[in-house]
Amino acid sequence: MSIALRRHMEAIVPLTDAEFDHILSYFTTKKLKKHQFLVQEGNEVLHEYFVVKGLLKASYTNETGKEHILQFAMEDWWITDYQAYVNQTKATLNIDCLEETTLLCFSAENKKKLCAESHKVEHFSRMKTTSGFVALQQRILTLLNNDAQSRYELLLAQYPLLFQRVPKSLIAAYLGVSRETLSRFSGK
Amino acid sequence: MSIALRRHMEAIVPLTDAEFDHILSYFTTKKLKKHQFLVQEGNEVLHEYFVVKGLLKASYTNETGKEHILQFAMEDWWITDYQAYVNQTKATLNIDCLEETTLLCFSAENKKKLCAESHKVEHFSRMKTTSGFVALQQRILTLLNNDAQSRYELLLAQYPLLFQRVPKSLIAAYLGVSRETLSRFSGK
DNA sequence: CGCGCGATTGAGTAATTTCAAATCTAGTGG
DNA sequence: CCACTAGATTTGAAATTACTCAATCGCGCG
Repeated sequence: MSIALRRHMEAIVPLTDAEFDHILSYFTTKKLKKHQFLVQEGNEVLHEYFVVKGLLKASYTNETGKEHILQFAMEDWWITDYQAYVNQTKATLNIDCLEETTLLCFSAENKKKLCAESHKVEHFSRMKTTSGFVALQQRILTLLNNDAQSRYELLLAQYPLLFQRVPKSLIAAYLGVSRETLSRFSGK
Repeated sequence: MSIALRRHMEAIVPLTDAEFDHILSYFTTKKLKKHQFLVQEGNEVLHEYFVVKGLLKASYTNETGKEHILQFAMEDWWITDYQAYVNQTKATLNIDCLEETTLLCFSAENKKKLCAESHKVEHFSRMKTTSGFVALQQRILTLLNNDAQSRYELLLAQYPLLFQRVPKSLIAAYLGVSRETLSRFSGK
């Protein structure tokens, strides 16, 4: 079950069995059903989560009730309200399950300890964050440079699997388009 | 001159004189005049840059010639084409100076070495990247949630100093708005 | 004085949203 | 197996927002 995490980490840093067991001891497991919330607006965010199985979304809902999706997370992805997790502030995002989900939970405190005691883990974390950073820059450029339709097509090309697991209305909320508009060009 | 870098790093990790001197030995200095390019589309991106003095912009120009600004960087900020720098691919961005600029240059190779040999530097790097990551998520939410005018007002509130150093047309290119549209509500 | 860049203004156009209604679909209970 | 319901998707039409193109304005500098 935690073999997924090991594979995920070993793609960046090699680990001995003992090292991995030690790392794993800093994680706890959590299972959630579809529609359950992992993080709710206004609450503290103590953990970062690694998705072993399932699918979630992190979203912001504004005063007018409109929901914008900041990220999806499926197997081998990490998710949390990073703003709140990093700065130890209250969540502004909601994170909930689109499917039954199994997670490995990494508390900010444990992450800090483990990164301090293990250069390998710190390195792994830096690498992961760096690729996340690059991906976010890419997404910003896509938002700035492309109209709704080409954003849709780019996402479809990049994550075809996502479209089989997520309703189109949520894809729209991720792309920053109304579901009606998205519907109009998903047909072509 | 490099005292700026030291202050910048010591805000996250304490350093002895010897440690800092060692770190600094991995950097080189570069000075550029206004309008000079630091990175050009199609070239290799060997360095990441710390801004000692000055102001730059990193932007993407699409086929139709429209320019979108991914980031500005002024004193104490880092800048490069991260996508290209991290993945060792050709630049898709252009980075040029809006003012006469002094930089400290950190090659990918040196960064790798230094992070490997110094847990402190690796930690510093992770922290910096993490806060950058959070800031980018925030920007994405702003792009998704706010119309042009409120993006303008938010930026003005967050970086008032930027507006004194950067022409409005570039602010527009950063916000993803035409300069005409921005002009229409900058008056109120 | 006049050039040149940046900013503004106006008018028409294109893209997207909103609101409303009609369809379609998957899962549930009888 | 079928009818029914809730959620998801599609479609239409009007309203909005922002864009483009073009012209004008303002100002600092040689």
